[in-house]
Amino acid sequence: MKNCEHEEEHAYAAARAKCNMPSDDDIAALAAAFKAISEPSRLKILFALRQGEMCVYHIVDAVGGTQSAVSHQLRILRDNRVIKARRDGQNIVYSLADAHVVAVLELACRHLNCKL
Amino acid sequence: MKNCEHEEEHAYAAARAKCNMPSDDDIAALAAAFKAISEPSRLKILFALRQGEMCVYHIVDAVGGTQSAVSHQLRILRDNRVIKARRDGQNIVYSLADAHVVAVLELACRHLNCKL
DNA sequence: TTATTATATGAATAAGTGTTCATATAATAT
DNA sequence: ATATTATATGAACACTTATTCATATAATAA
Repeated sequence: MKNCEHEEEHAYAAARAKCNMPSDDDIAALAAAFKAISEPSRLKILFALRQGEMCVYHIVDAVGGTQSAVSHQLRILRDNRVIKARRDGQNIVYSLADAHVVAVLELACRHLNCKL
Repeated sequence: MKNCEHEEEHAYAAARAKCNMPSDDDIAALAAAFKAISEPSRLKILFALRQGEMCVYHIVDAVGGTQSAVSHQLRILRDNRVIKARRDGQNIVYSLADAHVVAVLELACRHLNCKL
């Protein structure tokens, strides 16, 4: 490694990177959060909930698939605080956890030129 | 499904969700993009490149691991247009693809209360 | 040309993940 | 209490994915 034209700047960037690298715990948390929203069936759930809160029956209606599969995905999203739940009688009503979720989805859509 | 207190609104939300659901292709592209940034080793690479462009040697230095493993991860990030590459002599210099990448990382950090 | 340096990649293995099926829990109705 | 409705969950299987090892390519130097 002596021939790169920008060797010196790269070495400084690497040094800064080592100083400013988030902790392993933060990296793991970020990875888990992104993993939670990186599966098609879970993304569909999020886009569905973007239209407003819904109970499981309607989520299944909106995104397709079996009740069991949707329920498993809801748990993953909930465990990662991407969505939240409240009980209403026999139903569990789900909604997006906070505005960050929508913001990230919209940013990614813009990045990829997806229509919303 | 007749007992939920908000049955009617949920049904409307589900109906809107079906109309406004992104195409399967867009969902797949979004899922792939999030999957690309949902692994600890790849996230470390992104946080490293946040400090500026770097060639592989310095990325390996900044994030640890073997050259081969880093190279495989770089390909995944590149295939998903999260990072871009240019050749400089014998070196390949990598950098973040665009501002969206940093924006998404920062949003997620705020969501999870990670320090940057 | 041959050697060296920088980076990429195919194959293999090990670990992780999504769905299905069957069943469990929890609330309500009879 | 029993039945019904809504949702959740454990286990199993198929599929995917990250890393390692060995090797390939690409640029440059001698």
